[in-house]
Amino acid sequence: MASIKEIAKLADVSQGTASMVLGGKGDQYRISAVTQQKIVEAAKQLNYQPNISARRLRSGGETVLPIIALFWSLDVRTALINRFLHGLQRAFHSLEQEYELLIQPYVGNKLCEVNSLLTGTRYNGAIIANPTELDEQFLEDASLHVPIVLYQRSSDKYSSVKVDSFKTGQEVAQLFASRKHLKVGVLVPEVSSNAIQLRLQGFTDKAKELGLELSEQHTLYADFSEKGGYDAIHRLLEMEELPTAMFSISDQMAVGALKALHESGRKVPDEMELVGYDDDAITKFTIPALSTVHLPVEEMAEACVNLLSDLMQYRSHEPISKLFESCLILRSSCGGSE
Amino acid sequence: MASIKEIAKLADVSQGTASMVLGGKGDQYRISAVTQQKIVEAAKQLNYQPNISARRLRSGGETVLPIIALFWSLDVRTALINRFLHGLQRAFHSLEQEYELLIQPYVGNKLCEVNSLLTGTRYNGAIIANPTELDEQFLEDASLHVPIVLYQRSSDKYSSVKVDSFKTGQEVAQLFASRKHLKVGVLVPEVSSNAIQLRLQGFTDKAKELGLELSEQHTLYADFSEKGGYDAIHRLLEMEELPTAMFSISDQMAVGALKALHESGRKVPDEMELVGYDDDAITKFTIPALSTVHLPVEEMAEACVNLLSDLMQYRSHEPISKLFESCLILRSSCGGSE
DNA sequence: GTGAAAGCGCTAACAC
DNA sequence: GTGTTAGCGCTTTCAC
Repeated sequence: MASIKEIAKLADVSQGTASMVLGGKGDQYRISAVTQQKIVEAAKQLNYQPNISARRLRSGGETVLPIIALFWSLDVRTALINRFLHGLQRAFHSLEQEYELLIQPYVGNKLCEVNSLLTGTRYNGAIIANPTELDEQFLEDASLHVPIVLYQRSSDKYSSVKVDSFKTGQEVAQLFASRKHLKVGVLVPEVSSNAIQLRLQGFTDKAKELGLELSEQHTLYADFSEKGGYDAIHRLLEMEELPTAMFSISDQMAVGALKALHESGRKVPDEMELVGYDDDAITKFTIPALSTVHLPVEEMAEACVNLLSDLMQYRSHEPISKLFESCLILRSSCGGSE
Repeated sequence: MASIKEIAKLADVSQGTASMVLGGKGDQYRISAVTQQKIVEAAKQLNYQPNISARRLRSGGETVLPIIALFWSLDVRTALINRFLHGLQRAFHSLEQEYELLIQPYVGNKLCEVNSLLTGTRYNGAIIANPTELDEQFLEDASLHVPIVLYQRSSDKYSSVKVDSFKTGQEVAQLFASRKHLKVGVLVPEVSSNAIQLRLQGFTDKAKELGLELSEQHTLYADFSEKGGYDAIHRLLEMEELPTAMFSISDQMAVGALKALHESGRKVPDEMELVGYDDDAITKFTIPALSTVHLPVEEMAEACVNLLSDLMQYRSHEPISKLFESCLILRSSCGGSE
C-alpha cells in the first residue's frame, strides 16, 4: 500500500502538499492546478489509499472513544440482529462511558481468520455472537488480550450471556407431554451451533424421560430457513407414521413448516401442533399464530454491553456468566388461544 | 482519555514497560509482579483505554487494507440487511483489491451526527443505505471528501445504485387495473424515505390515470412493521366502502395485513388482492403466498461495492447512477397461481 | 527487570 | 504556492 510519502516523491512535491491536495484542501491552500493534477495522477497510479489509523491518530483529537465490536456471523439468518442492535442502543444510552460501535461480519467457522482478534488493533472490546463449534474451539485455544463477551455460548475463559438452552428444550417436551401427545418430532437447523445442540438435547432427553416417542426419522435436519422447514415437512408427510406435535428449533423454519402443512391440508393445531424458537416478530402474525420460545434478545444484548464495559474498565476480572430466563409463549399453533 | 504516558507517570515506570504490561506481555518480558500490579492499578484508576488507531498504526504493518463502511439505519426494520450483506460478500470476492468491511449503524435523521463522515477518519469509502429525507439533505449540503455511494436514493452529487421506485409503483397500479379492480388502497410505512415516497407517487399517479379509485381514507399510513400492517387493515375494515386490492409498500406490513384479513374472515385473493414490496424470503411462505415487487438487493449491493471501489481507486470522477430493473412477482395473493 | 528512543503515516502550523 | 517539521499514542528494539 503506497504511502503519501511515495506519492509526494513520484509527483515531485513535498509530503505536506500532497496531504493537502489528497485531503481535498488543495484549493483552500491555493495549490496550483498543475501541482494538484500531478499529485492526483501519482495517487491514481500507485492506487493510494490513505491509512485511516494514521489520519485518525493525527486529527482525531478529543473525540476518540473506545470501540466495541459486535461479531455477527453472516451465514445464519440475521433475523435477530435487529433486536440485538436495539438492545445495544439501549445499553449505550444508560452507560456513563461512551463507545463507538462497530459491527464485524464474519463467516461461520472462519472466526480464526479475523486477525484483529489476535492483534487487538481494531477495537477495545468485542461481543461475539453465533460462533460455530469450531469458532468456539478457536476462542478457547487462542489467547486474546481483547476483552470479550460471548452471546449465547458458554466458556470457562470468557464472560458470557445466555439462556439455559437445554432447559428450554426440556420445557417444550414437557409442554408436549402435558398436552397428551404421544409421538413428537423436531426440526433442527443444519448449523454447527452449541446453543442449538443444547436445545435439541434438552428436548430429546426430556421427551424420552416422559415417555414421548421421538423416532429418528422424525428428527429432521434442514436448512436454517423458511424453505428448510418447508422441505422438511414435505419429507415428513411422506412417512407412514406422523407425530402430532413438532418442535421447530427456529421460527423461520416453523414458518415454512406452517406453509407446508397448510398446503397438504393438515390443520394446525388440530392435526399437528407446532412450537418455534426465538419469538421473532413474525410469530404473532403467522396463520395460525405460532407458539414459540421467547428469547430475551434485547435484554441479553444489554447485558453483553454491561459486562463488556465492566471488563474494559477493569471492574471485573474473572469471567462472569449471566443467565437469562426464557419462557414459552403459547399461541394458537400449540396450546394458546390468541 | 488517559494515554499510556499518564499511566506510566502515575505508576512511576517508563512508557515502554507500561505498554508491555497492558498489552499482556508482562510475563513474557519478565516484568516483576509488583510493577505489573502498579501499572494495572494506574490503568484502572485512570480508566485507560488504548487508542486503537495508534496501536494499529504502530503494529499494523503490512495488513492495512482500505476500509469500506456500510451505513445502515437502525430504526427501519433490518429485514433486508442480510441480503445486502450477501451481495457485498459476493462483490468482495470478485474484486482484485481487498477491503475491510465495517458496518456503521446510525439513527434516522441523525446521519449528521456521525462525525466520521466529515472527518474521514474511520474508513476510506462509504455506502449509505436508508437515509431519511433530512439525511439526504445533509448529504447534499455537506462537502464530504470520503467517496460515497448511495443505495436506493438519487443525487446529483454522489454516485448511486437504485431501481426506478416511481415505475414500480406504476406497475402495481397497472396490475390492479388489468385485473379489473375499481377501488384500490395502499399501505404506506410511516417513515421518511424518498424511495417510499416515489413508490407511492408512482402508484397514485398511475391509478388516477387509469381511472382506479384510490380514496384518501384508503391510503393508510402505519408503522413499518407487521403490527403496523395488521392495525391498518383493522382500521380499514371498519370503513363502509372497501377496496378490492391493496398495495402494501413493504412485505412486513403485508404479512400483518394478511393476518388481519384472515382474522376477519375476508379471503385473499377472492375478496381482497394484496401486493407487497421487497420480495422478502418470507413472501413465498405466507398464506396465501404474497405477490410482491422484487428488489434485486444482492445485485445492487454488488454494484454499490463496484462503484465505490472505482471511486476509491480514482477510476471514476463524476457521479454515476446505476439503475436496476425490478419486476413484479405474482403469487396467489394477486394474480399468481403458486 | 526496566528505561530510552525510534518511528509507524499522517496533518497542520509555520516558514519562506 | 510550496517545503519543512513536529508530534498524535503506541510498540518494540536495544541498552544497561
